[in-house]
Amino acid sequence: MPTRKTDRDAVIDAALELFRTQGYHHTSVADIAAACGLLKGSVYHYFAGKKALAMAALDRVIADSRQKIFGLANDPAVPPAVRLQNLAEAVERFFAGREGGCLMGSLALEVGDAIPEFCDRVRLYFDDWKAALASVLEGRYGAARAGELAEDSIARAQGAILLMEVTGDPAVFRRACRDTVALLDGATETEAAGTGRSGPAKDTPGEPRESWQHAS
Amino acid sequence: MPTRKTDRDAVIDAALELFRTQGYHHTSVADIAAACGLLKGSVYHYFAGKKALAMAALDRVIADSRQKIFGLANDPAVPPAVRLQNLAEAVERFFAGREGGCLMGSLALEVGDAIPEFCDRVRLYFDDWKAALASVLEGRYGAARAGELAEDSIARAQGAILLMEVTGDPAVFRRACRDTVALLDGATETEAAGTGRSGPAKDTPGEPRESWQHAS
DNA sequence: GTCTATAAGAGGATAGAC
DNA sequence: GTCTATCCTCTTATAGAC
Repeated sequence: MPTRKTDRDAVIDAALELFRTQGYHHTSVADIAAACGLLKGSVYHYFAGKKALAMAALDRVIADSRQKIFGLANDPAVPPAVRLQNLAEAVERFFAGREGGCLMGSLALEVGDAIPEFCDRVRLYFDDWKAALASVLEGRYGAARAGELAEDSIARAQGAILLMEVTGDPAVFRRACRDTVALLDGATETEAAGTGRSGPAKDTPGEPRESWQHAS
Repeated sequence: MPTRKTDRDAVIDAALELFRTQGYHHTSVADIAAACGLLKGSVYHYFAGKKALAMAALDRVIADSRQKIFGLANDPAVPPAVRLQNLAEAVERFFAGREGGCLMGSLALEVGDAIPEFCDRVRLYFDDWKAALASVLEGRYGAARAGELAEDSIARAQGAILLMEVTGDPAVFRRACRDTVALLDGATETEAAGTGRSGPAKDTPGEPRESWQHAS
């Protein structure tokens, strides 16, 4: 079993859970230590400080999400509609009932742009998400419109996760996931244009921006 | 001018701005005091403590939103489609380019359910928002479906505000507002079903929940 | 690798001078 | 109504014993 959890991983686990449910600033190193059976002094054996620990945690979220969720959009042996469904179901399983919602989303709102290293990782995460969705949508919608629909779908999912936190009712989020899958349901090109517009969409094409990533 | 700002209001103004951009826990009383030209000891002349200040601030957000934004959905002299457009435009003006996004949304994710008084106010705010949207939608969609569409629209707006924070690009949010207006664009009942599904929607009616408010 | 002890500072809150 | 001074707690971080 090469996947044996090291103590360092246990600290990251505890940190992720607490950051998600209590926020970054309101979680102390002592909290994290206690959650994995250590005293706060011991945490500094593994990490240079709270910020370094958080960055390691974010890096693991990014890696895990790529492997277990967003990667589902990449299997070339599976038709796009099924890849989209697999992706949406994975997202739904991951976030439904998850106390604290999406760490990346919560962190984006909590720290704003005060900690650039966090911003970069949050952007990377959402960029991965967008790329995954766009890759299965662009066959039907074209790159530019697929990118927009991907953003819209992520926005709806994030907002639904937020509302789920507020109301305790997962129905909003389930509808968001189902409507995302429905983007590839119909047969014709224009009819399934999911998030609102009917008709061929006289939206300004603008720059066909494929990525948000513009940081170093 | 009866709308002359009192000093107390100035403290609330500063607190709202800082809570929104820096988060609740990461904003100190000294920060708030400095932002309105006081020292931190003086803030306690107006408020019993940081938490009481925050609650007064949230109450003002709720009152202001009712009056200036959600209230636009209530004018009986205006047809529903126009009321929806006014509402969506007010939402767009209020949040577009607003650093820190939506305080209520950010607060919901930051504090989770740790501070019940905050939760109640956040729920109240989103309940107002939902009621406003549902009131203009129920003529066409019926109460139950109008409530769902209202939730979906709020989710999309909140998520778009979040993404706007991450990417700096307001396009996601503008699309969200436009698609909300489009919910009352078409003439027939089924064709304009905005947030995804095409067709008559075989969704389970479930409980026609009108409100999320279930706290005391 | 985990502990104790401690430094150094930030943050919430109070008391009292002016 | 604002300031200064102070108290107390929590938090980050380091040093060194075991």
